[in-house]
Order: sequence, then C-alpha cells, then structure tokens
Amino acid sequence: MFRLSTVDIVNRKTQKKGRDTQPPGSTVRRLRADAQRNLDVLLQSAMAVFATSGVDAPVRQIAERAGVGVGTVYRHFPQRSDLIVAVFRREVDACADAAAFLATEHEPGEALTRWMQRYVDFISAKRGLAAALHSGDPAYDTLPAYFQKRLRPALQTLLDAAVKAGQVRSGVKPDDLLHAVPSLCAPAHDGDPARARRMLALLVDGLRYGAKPSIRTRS
Amino acid sequence: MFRLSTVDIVNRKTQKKGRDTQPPGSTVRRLRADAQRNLDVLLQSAMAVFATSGVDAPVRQIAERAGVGVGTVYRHFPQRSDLIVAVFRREVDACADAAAFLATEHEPGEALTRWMQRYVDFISAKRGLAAALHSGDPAYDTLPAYFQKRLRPALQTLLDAAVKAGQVRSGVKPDDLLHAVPSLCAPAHDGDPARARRMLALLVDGLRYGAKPSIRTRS
DNA sequence: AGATAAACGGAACAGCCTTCCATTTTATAC
DNA sequence: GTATAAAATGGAAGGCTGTTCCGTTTATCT
Repeated sequence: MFRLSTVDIVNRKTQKKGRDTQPPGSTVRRLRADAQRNLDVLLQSAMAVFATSGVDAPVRQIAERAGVGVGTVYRHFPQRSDLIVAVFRREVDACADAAAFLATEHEPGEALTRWMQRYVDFISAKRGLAAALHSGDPAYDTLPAYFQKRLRPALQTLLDAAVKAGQVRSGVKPDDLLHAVPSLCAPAHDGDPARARRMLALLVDGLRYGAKPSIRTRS
Repeated sequence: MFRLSTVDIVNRKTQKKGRDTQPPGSTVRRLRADAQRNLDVLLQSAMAVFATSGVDAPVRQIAERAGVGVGTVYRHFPQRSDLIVAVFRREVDACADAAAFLATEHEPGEALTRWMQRYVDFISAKRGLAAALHSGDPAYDTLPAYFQKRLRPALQTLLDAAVKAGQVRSGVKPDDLLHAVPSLCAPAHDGDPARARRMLALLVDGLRYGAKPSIRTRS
C-alpha cells in the first residue's frame, strides 16, 4: 500500500528557474519533459476548475480541461486530495510571494494594505476548500501548518517595515491578523462580496491607530 | 421536479402523545403505523451511524442497520441531506428540552452549568456536521436559524433564573454564550477531548463573577 | 373479508474515485 | 541515426456512492 508519485519525489527545486544544482546523493530524478509539462497544465486546469465548480469538481473534468487522461492525473496525484492540496499550496505560495513584490513597488504602509487586500481575495475565493479543511480528512492536516509557515514571515516583513516607517503602530502580531481576517470575512457568507473588503478596510485603519510617525507630527 | 414526502407532510404534531387534535382543514394525514415505526427506527439508526462513521456514512449502511430497504429511506427523506437535517434537528430539540428538565431538577446556577455542559457535548459530537454546514450546500441553510430559535429561549430561561437567584451576573446575552462555546471548543480539534470541558468551566466561572447574591453577602 | 391506497424492498441507473496495463513517448547508449 | 530501456500516458474497468423505479406487501377502512 505504498506507492511513489511525483508528489513525493519532486520538490519545488526542479522548477523552471536556474541550472538546478542538485544536492549530491539525492534520490530525486528529473521529470521527463512531457511529464513536467502535463503537471504544469494540470495544476493550472485544476485551479481554474476549482475556482468555477468548487473543490468537489470531478477529476474527469479537470483531466479533460488539461487535455489529459485521468490516469495521468492519478500518476501525479495519487489521491484526489493531493491535487487539491497541491493547488492550495501553490496559491498560498503566490500570496506569500506577492508580499516581497509589493514591498519593492510601494511604500511600507501601502504595501501592507495591498497585501492584506490580496490575502482577503485569496481567502474569499477558497470558501469551498475551507469546508474540506475541517472535514476531518487527515489528507489536509498539514495544510494549516504550511499556511502559517509561508504566510506569517511574509506578513511579518511587511508589518515590520510599516512599523519602522511609522505608518502602523507596533505590537501587532502577524498571527492575529492572519486569523482575524478569515473571521471577519466569514459573515460575508451571506452573499455580499464587497463586505469582506469593507471589513478589511476597517481593520487596516485600526492598525494605523496609534502609529508613531518617524517624521514628527501631532499624535 | 416537485415531490412530496413525509418530511414535508408530517410535522411534530403527529407524535405518539395525545389524541392528536388536528387543526381542521389541515392537509396532514396520519402516518400508517408501520411507516411511523420505520421513521423512528430510521432516525435512531442514522443518529447512531452518524455518531460512529460521521455524516458521510453511506445511506445503505443506515438502511441496513434499521432493517429497512434504501427505498424506504428515500421515501421518508427524499435527499440524503434531509436525513442529516432531521437528525440534527432532533438532537437540537433534545438539547433544548433538557433545559426545562434540568431547571426542575436543580437550583438555577447548577441547572445552567449542567446545561452548558450538555451543550458542549452536543457541539463536540457534531464536528463532522459543522463541516457540512459550511459546505455551501443550500440544503443546510435553514439549520442555523433553527439552532438559534430552539436553543436561545432555552438558555434565556435558565440564564434569567440564575441571575434572579443571584448566582450569575446580569447582562450576559444568550447569543453570546451560544456562539462563544463553539469557538472555545474549536481548538479542541487536536484530539484532547477533555479540553472542551475545561474551557467551558472557565467560561462558567466567568459568568459567576460579579453575581449579585439575593441573600446578602460581601460583594 | 375484501378493497384500496400507502408503504416497502431492492434491483437498476448514473456518476464518482481509483486501479490497471497495453501502448506511446522520451531519454540514453551505442 | 538507431536501438534499447525506462517513464509516462490514456481510457476501459472495478467498486464505491446517491437516487429512482416499480412489482409486491401491508395497514386501514368499510
């Protein structure tokens, strides 16, 4: 009952970038070109299908959209949940990476605000997945930790910069924000899509309260 | 695509008790004896199976345990979710009814404490169902309202009595408690089953703080 | 007791996830 | 370039589901 798969073998090292210096003695084998291509298109298709039809969408539908047989899907992702997890991690990565980009493009306070907005969009789109997360299926057990591991440092960096620039008050814990946002967005369940954004705006304003400007100003 | 079923036709009026005075002109028809019997045993079986195998347990399994064909299940509950909802409502009812009983058996403060315990047990057991609730399936949309409608008055009564007896401080909203408890129990996800109870004890102690004894005592 | 309608059971259908393996494609060695 | 071995593929098939359908059984009423 033990079965290898690309999920296990390939790590994010073998991506498109760089000459791919492999740690010696590593057991990972490069994916064949077609396999890599299929894996990419599969993840994209899955992301698109999940976004429109929810995470309960049939595997066949994803395979078809990718122009691939179901066998190929299962070669890369032994379980349906593995595909879901992979898509989710990829989106978490994208969200985390956005932090670094935003930090270079905007001043600290603005970067933080925009990232929070990005985070809200991310959370809001994953409503169906949240249900799967709490379904008790052990396949998803590792996701929350990954969530935390990737997102917290990203937010931490933005937060530190904003505090140092005097645009946000100090003493705010990134974990608190990370948790507060989903709670705030939860009531938006009812169908009001813009509500989440309004709630977030409120929260961000709260962050600014009591900021200690680096340039002197009346408190 | 519209289909009648006992779920729609029968309300809780046609139970075992009483001579069953029917409002005239009502369209409800009494269930045949065997149908009523099967319905009861079905609900019991479903409750048991859901408790052990979760709400995702196959309908066939429930039917088998009830000694009944699947056709019978679907005659009473056109959709699988209808069965889940019925079981859930029944358990909500039981929890709500427990309040009145506890109030007659114990003094107000104790009754409140015991009911909260009861409520925790109820919530803790329904972990799998909570996931279904947030799954976005419109079949469950009416459940939260029912939840509130049955449980709030029950708690309200207990609370009022406890306040009047000076065993709990005033100003506590029943809705707050109803919501606080699940939040407190959520972290118990990790496997510690006794934790929920400890958290609850804490909460109840908080209620006592600042109580205004009816018998004079040092504040 | 006989008639009638309600209720029943479980085979059959459709859709899903997952497995399996004959076939095709890629990478490597010559 | 060709031959060979390994990796990857596609889709039919197996074993689960929820749900429908209808011939048969059973309760109820006269």
